[in-house]
Amino acid sequence: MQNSSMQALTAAQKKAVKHLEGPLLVIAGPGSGKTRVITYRIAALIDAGVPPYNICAVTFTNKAADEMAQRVLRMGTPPGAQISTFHSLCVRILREFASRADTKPNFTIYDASDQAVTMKQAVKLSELDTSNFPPARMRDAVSTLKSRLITTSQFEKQADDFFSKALLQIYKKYQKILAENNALDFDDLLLKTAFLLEGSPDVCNKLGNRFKFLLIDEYQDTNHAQYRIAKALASSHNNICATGDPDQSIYRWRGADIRNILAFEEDWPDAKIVKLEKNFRSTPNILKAADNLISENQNRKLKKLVPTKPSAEEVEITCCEDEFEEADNLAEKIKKLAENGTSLSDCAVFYRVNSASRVIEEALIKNKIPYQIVRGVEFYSRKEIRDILAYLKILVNPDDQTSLLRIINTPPRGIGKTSIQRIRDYALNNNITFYEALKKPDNIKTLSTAPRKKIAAFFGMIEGFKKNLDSEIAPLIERVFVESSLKKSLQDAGEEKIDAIQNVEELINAAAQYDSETEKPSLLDYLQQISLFTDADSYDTITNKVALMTLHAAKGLEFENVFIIALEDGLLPHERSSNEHDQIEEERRLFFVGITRAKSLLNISFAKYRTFRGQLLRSIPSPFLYELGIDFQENSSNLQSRFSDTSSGEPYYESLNSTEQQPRFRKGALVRHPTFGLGRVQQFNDMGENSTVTIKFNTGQTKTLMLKYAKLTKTGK
DNA sequence: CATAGCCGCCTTTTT
DNA sequence: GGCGGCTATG
Repeated sequence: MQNSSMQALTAAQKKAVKHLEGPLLVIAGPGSGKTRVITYRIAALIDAGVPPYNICAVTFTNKAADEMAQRVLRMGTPPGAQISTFHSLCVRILREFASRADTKPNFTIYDASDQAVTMKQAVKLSELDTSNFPPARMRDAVSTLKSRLITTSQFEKQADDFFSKALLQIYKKYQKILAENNALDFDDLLLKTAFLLEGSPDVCNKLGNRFKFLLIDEYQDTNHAQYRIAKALASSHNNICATGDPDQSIYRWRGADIRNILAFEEDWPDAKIVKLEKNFRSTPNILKAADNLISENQNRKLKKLVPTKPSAEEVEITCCEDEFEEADNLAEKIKKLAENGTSLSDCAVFYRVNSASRVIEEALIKNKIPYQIVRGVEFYSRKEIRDILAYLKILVNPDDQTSLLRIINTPPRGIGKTSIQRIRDYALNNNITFYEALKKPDNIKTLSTAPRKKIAAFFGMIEGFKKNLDSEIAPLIERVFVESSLKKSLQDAGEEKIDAIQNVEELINAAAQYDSETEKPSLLDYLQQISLFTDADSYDTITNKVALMTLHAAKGLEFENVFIIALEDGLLPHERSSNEHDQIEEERRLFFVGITRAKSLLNISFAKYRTFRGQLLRSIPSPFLYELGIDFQENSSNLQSRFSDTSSGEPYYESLNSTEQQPRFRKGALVRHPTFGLGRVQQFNDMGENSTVTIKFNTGQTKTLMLKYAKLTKTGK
């Protein structure tokens, strides 16, 4: 690397870049250039004579990996370094060492929705009720176990209560189904890799020798499985460099273990620690607000945020009547920015829940402001996309029954439920797979002639697709789309399915891109890559559009102008995270992450009323707003419009009581009902004299009552 | 076997 | 307010 390019770095950054060998931990606040340090380190290593293929950098998202790879190239370094997420790295390792990892290389990767389908089967097979054991919750429970590398046999030892025992059965069945389908879920990718590395010293050595330098970004959000993989990979050479910021840990709910970063020095006793505290991103006002907020977290190590930018505009907190006014306000402000020459790609809107985007979208459309939503897996979870992908998946992995069952009668081709059950029974009795049973439908005596013919035709079609799986993907998808009649069925459905057709066309375009970028395109590789892909990865930073995303998706990004909306109690912090102190702290970190994305302009807004599940509800400003050290008005200009309301000055909820005859009840308030007794308010629906209140009574029952008839009295204070 | 319509369920964040 | 699943009907 040229010295001139090193001059772009601060002294602390240089220190981190230059320390090439041995364990290194970079603790760095937001906007301090930690990703930059990793990028420069890769270049510096190559500069020092390390072959690129000896370098393995792990990022948090595919998008981050892409950007890092490009930056390294732009620094004039030769390509060849492994730069990817943990999951992609694991796919690569598992495919190479499949036999040693007790898998086949052509495994299908199951995403959250496939997992839910599989889990449902597992619950049923365990002869348990899906209402007592909701598949989604069971999926999360199993996922948590797996991310901690707790196998069924290990869990067996600690499962002593009723629920755990049931969970164990479900877990076992779930794994069995996955194995039968030759499928791995996200957690398996990590778990299998971790056990492969720990259980096969020769494989571990081989990989340790290949990846002589391991660099991990966003280390605070690694889970236990990832931690064990990292440890195994670096065990032979100790060349591990991790960067992270405990204050930006926002994935605890997904198994991220903050202890990984806190205990780095114990794991690697001779670790060198570098702290980066200078912030090159945000103005002092923004940093002050961020610092005030995060200081409220008790469970944290003190860290400074030292501004380097000159002072500029104040952080603004806007109070709105409802979500529509909030959206209009926002659109108006962005419009003004654009008129003053700001590029729309410099503007971003963050929210806690995806559903908050809709109203914003509508306002932006109304004001003709182009935008893009950076959403999790929206695109790949569309029905038509999943259908096409299911066709493709069974081409490389015929054991994937989940995909096969999805499309055997999609579009309808006369192979109904009864026929499918008969095929299943036949396969089971003859100890063959479902797909094998389709080969000779005439052998399935329980089937009548019509379905037999249809099955034969279906089987022939699938086999026909199987020619040339190691060539370009785009033409294959096109062929599948047409020959499966999916295209025709969408066309016949008319107007409302036009989007669906366009989505498939978009998929074909993306596949063409893959074809042109990949040296040796293969369907297997394409599918395994795409399974780890999210919409956020295709987020385009160049186009002149406002970016809309969740606070989680905002991690790692930065924008000149940031709008954070819906700062209301129950939304941020989210009500599902309001029970434990730890959860509240994570919500606070989430807000912190959002704030620190802003370079110069930060606008935070909340609404006094918000429609929630179809009902207009009164909302309370987020407690976090009071922690920023910024004065704000709880009134908006046209406050009196729809509801007679607050006189300012008093705390919010109390002022509600004073103006109307009807008493109002805050969520969580303790009340007494003449017949049901004591209970706690779960929800208060403010509809004037028709207000209703939902109360969970101590008897266990939950009731929604009309306020004017229910003779409620407040207890306590 | 396919479809329409109804009911009840859930609804945080995502690699 | 949206979706999956179930049921009744053609």
